[in-house]
Amino acid sequence: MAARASRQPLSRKRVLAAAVALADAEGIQALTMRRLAGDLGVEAMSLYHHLPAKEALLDGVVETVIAEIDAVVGRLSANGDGEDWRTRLRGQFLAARQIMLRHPWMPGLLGSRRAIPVGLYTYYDGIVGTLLQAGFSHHLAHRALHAFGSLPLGFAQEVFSPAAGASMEADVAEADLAAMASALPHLTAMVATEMHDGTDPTLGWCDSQLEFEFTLNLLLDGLERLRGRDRIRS
Amino acid sequence: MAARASRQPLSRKRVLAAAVALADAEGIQALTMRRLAGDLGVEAMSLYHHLPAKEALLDGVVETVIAEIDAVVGRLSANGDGEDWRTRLRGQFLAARQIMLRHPWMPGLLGSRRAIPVGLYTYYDGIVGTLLQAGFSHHLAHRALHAFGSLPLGFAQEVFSPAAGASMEADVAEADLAAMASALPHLTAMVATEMHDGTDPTLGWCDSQLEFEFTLNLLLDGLERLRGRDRIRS
DNA sequence: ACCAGCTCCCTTACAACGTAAGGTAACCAT
DNA sequence: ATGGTTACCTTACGTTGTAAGGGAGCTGGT
Repeated sequence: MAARASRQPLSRKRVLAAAVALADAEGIQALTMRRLAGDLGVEAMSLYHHLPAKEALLDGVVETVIAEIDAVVGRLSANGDGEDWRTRLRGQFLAARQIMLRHPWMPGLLGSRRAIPVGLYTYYDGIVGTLLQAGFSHHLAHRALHAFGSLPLGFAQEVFSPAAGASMEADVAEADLAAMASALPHLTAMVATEMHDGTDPTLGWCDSQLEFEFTLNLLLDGLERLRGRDRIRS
Repeated sequence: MAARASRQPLSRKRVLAAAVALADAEGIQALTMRRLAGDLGVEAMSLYHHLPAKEALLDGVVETVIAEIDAVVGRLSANGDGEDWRTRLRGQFLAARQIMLRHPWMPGLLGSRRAIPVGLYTYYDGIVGTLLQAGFSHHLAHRALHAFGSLPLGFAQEVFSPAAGASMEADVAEADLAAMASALPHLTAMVATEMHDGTDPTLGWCDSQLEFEFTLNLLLDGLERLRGRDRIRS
């Protein structure tokens, strides 16, 4: 899958880049030491001269993608100084989302990590900076960070996974649609009325750009209202 | 760990209950076929007479916990008929949260499932019902579901995992706090001002009850405002 | 009473995984 | 030249999920 360019002598960076490429191409479950080594034209054990263990590999993969986000967001922050805080953050979150869409395994992988790469801390530091500059108290900024959850990384925790929607529709087409309609009256009515136009093979079930932006705006607007109160009180 | 009551003849239900108990006691990574069989006083391969594969085991574990939530939420819904929609949903989400706190591996496991148990659909159907009854349009109800994300299950997607906070503080206590303060000025200032009182070994970093409820109220209030507009327009 | 068949559980074995241990060949400073 | 370091390889082990098939005990038809 990845180029077998075994000329230059392998390095942590090259290994991580190949790992990201492999995960993108064939899914995170295809990312095994032997397979990755194969893609690099090398034996599995050779990887251990650049990474101490597979956990470190995965940490490095996360770190690589976060660095990608940091680069884009940093470029974004350079311009747009006088923007409204909401515009600024929305721009950053949506930019991050574009990157995450290319690495659909990231949410799951990130959730399984024990340690967070520094790059992510610097990203969040920038967010807090934006909030403080807009007049948020430390307290409200902290609350806002929690409320954002994973939105800064451009994905929403959806309990209905992408596959679930597809499989459900397939099952329904085949089996008793009537039974489901009676067991789940409101849901089926809603889906019937709403029925998404196309396939949205994104980060989560129905996680179209529109849904994401709606949620994001809902939160940003809610925080904006609280910011008003916050400034008055202080 | 679990009682070795190998008298009654094993069943899907008994296997799933033991699996949940094992995951609770020793973490999801301890849930292997051999280990689970051992806890049940049986050999690994015997489990395959009740479950076709490990994936099915995990599906069943998720299903079991969801059923637990459905039971509690159902009991909750029986009373409280005249409540405000926000009060009603908040009560349900917080009840679900109490259960999820006893199964901290659930968020990750749920995220890795390909199919969603029916119990979860019925839970969400009830939520939609509450929203519709409060005057939400199908469209806004749909949007609300997405905005809720995993809040109905009582957890928020936190990118800073529980371990991250702890390890960071440990590292900091040992190493260069000054360097971090200069690299992450806003974050360190915020943490210094906010510094959580105790340890909150919950579903996510700093995911105390307070943070969760704040986020929840922020969303509910935002939706309430949109509901007003929604009803006027229609 | 018998015995075929089914259910439930066991034993054995295999492939894939992460990785420990140690080998070898190239290179580099002395 | 030589001794050490580096980068990669070979072999092997323990753990995982699970395929294949064996055997004991219950059950129902005759």
